[in-house]
Amino acid sequence: MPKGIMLTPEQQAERREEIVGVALRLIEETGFPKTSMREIAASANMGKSSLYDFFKTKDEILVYAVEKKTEEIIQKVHGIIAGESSPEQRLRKIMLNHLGVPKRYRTALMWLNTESDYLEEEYRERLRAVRYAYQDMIKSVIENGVAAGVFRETDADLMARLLINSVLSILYTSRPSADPEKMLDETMNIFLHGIMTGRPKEGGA
Amino acid sequence: MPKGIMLTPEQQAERREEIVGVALRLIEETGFPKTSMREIAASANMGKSSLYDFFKTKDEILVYAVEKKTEEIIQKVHGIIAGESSPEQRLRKIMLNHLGVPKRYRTALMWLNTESDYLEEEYRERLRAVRYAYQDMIKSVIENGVAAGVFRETDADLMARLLINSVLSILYTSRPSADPEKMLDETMNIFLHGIMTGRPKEGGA
DNA sequence: TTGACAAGCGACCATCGGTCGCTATATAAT
DNA sequence: ATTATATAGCGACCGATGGTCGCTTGTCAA
Repeated sequence: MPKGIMLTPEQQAERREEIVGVALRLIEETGFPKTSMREIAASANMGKSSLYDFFKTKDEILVYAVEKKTEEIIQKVHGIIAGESSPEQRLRKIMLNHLGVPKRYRTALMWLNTESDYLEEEYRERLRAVRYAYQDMIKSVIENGVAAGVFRETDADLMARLLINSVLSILYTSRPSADPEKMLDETMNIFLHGIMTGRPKEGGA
Repeated sequence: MPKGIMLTPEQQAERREEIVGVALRLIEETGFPKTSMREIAASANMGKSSLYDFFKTKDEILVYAVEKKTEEIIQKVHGIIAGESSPEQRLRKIMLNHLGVPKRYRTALMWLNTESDYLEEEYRERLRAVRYAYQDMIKSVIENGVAAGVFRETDADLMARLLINSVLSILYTSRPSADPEKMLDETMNIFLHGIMTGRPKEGGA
């Protein structure tokens, strides 16, 4: 608030978080394209140009928010992997953790998932980094499971992508068929055991 | 092209298709937000305002394109269901058919998947209609499979959503782990049989 | 030849993301 | 106490955007 004094790094960080919080709320209500920097500024009780002292562009607000949240998720996943040795339970817990991202991130996550290819190089790179870090952790869990004979041979990278995407689609759906935990549980059952009653035939399709 | 004469409905439709084609190409190259109506008009060799004689808004171009394509897909799915009685093969063929949507629709489909909640009511409704028509067909196939004892009891609606979403994510990924048909085949194996080597335990997680 | 009508477009509008330079204030130096 | 310096914050402005409106240009019917 005060003019003339320098903001401490802590104050800077606090203001950034405040802006991100306000922005995520507006974006979930209205959608990213329809949420203007003017609105965000007004809701954060500052002039529009002041926003640009904290974030270089509108896109960066989203990128920053998702980057931070993904880093948080990655940290928790490290804990999960360390504390759980069953590949199945690892996957289930990782996905349950993912499901726990606050609702206000829903639209932001979907937006970046869709638009990341068209962002500026810097943002693409930042998102790519955290996303692949996360995806590769899941991939490793799967590969370990395969090595241990708990999972069959499969495309671990594809599997990881499908899992992440499925959680996202559970979070985002406007027509849930059950509550999120139930849907996730059934989703994991499907991914782990499939929906067929019989044994798979040799050779697949 | 000619001024002063009335366009026949066929000509109108032809012009619309031309605009859609041009728009989809630009949108896949540049992304939807960064593709301007001015660019689309220029690429379609017409003045910007003439675009608005064929489509009410920029959004409507996308909605129209996806609506039409989804209707096409639905028609083909009717044929697949009629010509194939095995629930497993029905699902595999439906998804393979879905995978066949031309690449230029990729970005459009993703965009609408992300943004549909924030579109104008009319567009939301149009998209909802075709999307649920498609989703419900898949749901029925699954439910029939369950009734026939080929599939176990499951949340058919969730399963249908996951399948559709997974195909979309195969189409859209910027880092494919194999060619699309291979990825789809493995995806279907996962959904049908899971990745676990052992039998599922009673009670799940 | 003329009247009616529609295709097509140029000019305009509010709003957008983003920039720039001014103002106001708190500290540091004298 | 006064001045110089540095910076938080903002109002005014920019080019571009999606969308609108009324004019021009051409064709057909009378």
